[in-house]
Amino acid sequence: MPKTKEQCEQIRNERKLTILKCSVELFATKGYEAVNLDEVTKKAKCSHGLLYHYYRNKEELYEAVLNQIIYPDSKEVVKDIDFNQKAKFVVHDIIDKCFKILKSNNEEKVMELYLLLNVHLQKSLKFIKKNEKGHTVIFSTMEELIDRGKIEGDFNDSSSTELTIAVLSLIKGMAFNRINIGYKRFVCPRSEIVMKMLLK
Amino acid sequence: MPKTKEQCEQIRNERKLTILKCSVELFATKGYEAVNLDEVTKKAKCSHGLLYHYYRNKEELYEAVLNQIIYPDSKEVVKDIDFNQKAKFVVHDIIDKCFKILKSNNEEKVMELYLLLNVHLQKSLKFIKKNEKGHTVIFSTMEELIDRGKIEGDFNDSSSTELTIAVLSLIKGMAFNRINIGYKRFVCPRSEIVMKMLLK
Amino acid sequence: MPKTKEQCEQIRNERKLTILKCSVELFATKGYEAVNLDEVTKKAKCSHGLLYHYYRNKEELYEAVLNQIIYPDSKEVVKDIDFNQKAKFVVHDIIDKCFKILKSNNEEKVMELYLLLNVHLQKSLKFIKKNEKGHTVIFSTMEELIDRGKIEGDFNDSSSTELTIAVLSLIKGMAFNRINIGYKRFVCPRSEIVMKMLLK
Amino acid sequence: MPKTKEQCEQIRNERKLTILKCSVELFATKGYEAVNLDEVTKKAKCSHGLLYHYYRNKEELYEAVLNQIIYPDSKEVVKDIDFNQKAKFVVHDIIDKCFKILKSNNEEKVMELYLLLNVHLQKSLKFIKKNEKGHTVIFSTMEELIDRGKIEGDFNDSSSTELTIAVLSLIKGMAFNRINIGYKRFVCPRSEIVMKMLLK
DNA sequence: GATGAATGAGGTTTCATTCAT
DNA sequence: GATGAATGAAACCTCATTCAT
Repeated sequence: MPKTKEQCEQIRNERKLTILKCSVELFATKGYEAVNLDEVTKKAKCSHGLLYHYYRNKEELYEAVLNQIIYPDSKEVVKDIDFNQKAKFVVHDIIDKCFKILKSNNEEKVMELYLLLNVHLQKSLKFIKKNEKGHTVIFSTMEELIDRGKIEGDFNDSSSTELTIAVLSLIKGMAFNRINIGYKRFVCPRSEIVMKMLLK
Repeated sequence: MPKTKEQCEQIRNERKLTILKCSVELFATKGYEAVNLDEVTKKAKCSHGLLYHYYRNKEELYEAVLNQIIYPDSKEVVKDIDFNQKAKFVVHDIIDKCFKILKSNNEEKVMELYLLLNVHLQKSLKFIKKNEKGHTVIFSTMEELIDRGKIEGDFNDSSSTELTIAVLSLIKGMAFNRINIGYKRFVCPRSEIVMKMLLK
Repeated sequence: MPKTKEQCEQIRNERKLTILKCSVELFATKGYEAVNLDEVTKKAKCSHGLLYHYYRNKEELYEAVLNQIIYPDSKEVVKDIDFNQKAKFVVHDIIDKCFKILKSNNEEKVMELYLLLNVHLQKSLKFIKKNEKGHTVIFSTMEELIDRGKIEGDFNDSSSTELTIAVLSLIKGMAFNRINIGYKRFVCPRSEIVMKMLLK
Repeated sequence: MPKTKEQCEQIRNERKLTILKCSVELFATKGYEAVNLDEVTKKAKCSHGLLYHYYRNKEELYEAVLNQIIYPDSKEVVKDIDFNQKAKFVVHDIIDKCFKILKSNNEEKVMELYLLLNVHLQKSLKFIKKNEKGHTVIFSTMEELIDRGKIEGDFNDSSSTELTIAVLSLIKGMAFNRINIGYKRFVCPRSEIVMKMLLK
């Protein structure tokens, strides 16, 4: 008697997720090229064959990491935030949320945020170009909020694009530091400092 | 007529420099592991043999890139700046200098700045750890300036480390964007926006 | 109500035959080594497990293809032919039968004829050597007929072996073309042309 | 002092040719897929690296085998033949030349003739389609000769295409036998038998 | 009977590095 | 100083085969 479809489906999904989760940190810290699939299979405790049973090749695995872990997370960053507040509070909350993740010792979340912010930097991978959702979501969200903040009279009148870039670049740079320096030595500015760039 | 010692020396140095310059962009954009020495030799129009004649291996080449191109540049960034002004003007000038490089179409300088800011991120290379001069120079310079700015009564009293991190992270993030987006589409905030984080 | 033994037996045989039929074309066009059992299971819409339930391994599957499809077919080619005619008519009918198959769009039959004629060419498989029945049946049949044709005074007195080889090689070559060129573009000489080699 | 360009060129060409020659027989007897590059490197006494230094991948190696060994040979088959004779003598000479090669114990030449006649059968390789020169050269040469033979009043009036196919298929089939059966057991009909298909 | 997840040996390919000239 | 042929370890990837259910 064969396994039921549900059982198969479940095993399949669990294993695929395990492999995915095990590769996130590696891709984030080492970069696509430097990742060795041997490390992945060892971490995920599976054979090469299984990895290739689920993902056609290294690229497809990376794509899956982005599409199933990183991009979905881009929504999670703003999930708990109340968008009905004034824009300045929303922006503050987003920055704060990011910094909280970076200051936490939840390496997984840190990696995901990092990769989310930097996905588009992997120049050699063609398929990423089409896939800048990660960037887009967070970028356009931020830009719209800054526009709203201006209308609400809280933000200064520098170009919204410039301000968006400034804020996101700063977070991006912080994420770099966090990854590299590690949990213990990481120091993070208060979000109020960042807000100063925006406020009148 | 055989070449004089000086001529030899000169040829030698020119060739070495060519190789070095050709590898900067590759290391910067692709990361250490993803760089293929074949590309380097092709760009530098030299043979594998010659590359290995000058540099013992890939690591040593990268080290040379850092020590001879990147780190020296970290001084160049602050070279033309008048440190006798009030700190707030010095800081402004440094940020401005960085942004000017990023906005220029001098890819070489852009790469160098980028690498300078991110050298320490190549986790897998042991020798980098000991060699955070790049970071140190620019970091400690900035921190000292911010301290001075506070004394001079211009900067707010947030922690200097926090402020330093904020400013440098922002520039770092900008450099990323520049590298990835390219000269034409790159947008850069005015340095005044960044200064707001520091000023009272 | 459980299945009766006969039903089981029937299902079993049907499944086995399906698998066999699905592999014939693959083995014929691609050659033993190039066949991928994944393709077979996909074509036969069965699992890997089932395939291995019926056939111990790839070699055994190939052996079954030969013994159950190809070799039996070697008899079928001469099945409807009236061996009581004069030898020259029998030979003509056999050639004609082969050409008819090749000119038809019955890919299955074409493949079988092709494989029948070329089984022995798969050098790397040890077990085939012992198994040249396919060759033997058709070869010895043809040789005997040509001998008879000589006695009947219709065929010229070239060596029978030579003539047999000539005729069969020609058909073999035709089958190759047919496989490769496909139904539409395939052109086949009339059997009368081939007969000229034999006739006085 | 580096090797001179000529030396390099020579070494290069020799090594490339060695590798090529060593792969011809393997590709011919086993088929593209079944060839293991390990065998090739062992036969050619070189490392994997060198093989890939000269040929980008397995396909390119096979392509080179065809373009540099097999196709050029298609001209060699007809090289020594006097095309100024009557067509029937030319055709006879060509068939004879082929049979001579097949009957010889020059395995290399046999392989080349075999591959020449069957190149287009490797269905899975895309690039072969465009490259049927081998086929074309020999095919169109033969067809033109048969046309001429008709005009000269020697050949019967069956369609030239049909006759060409018949003759070449026969040779093709013979080559198969030769490859498989080996030098000693190989029996070949006299070319006169084949000529009967063509003559009035 | 039947499934497809899982394995791992072995194939193809890459690339830092060496070395004769 | 300079070349590029040559190496081989290690990467990526395939596929026949096994096995728990």
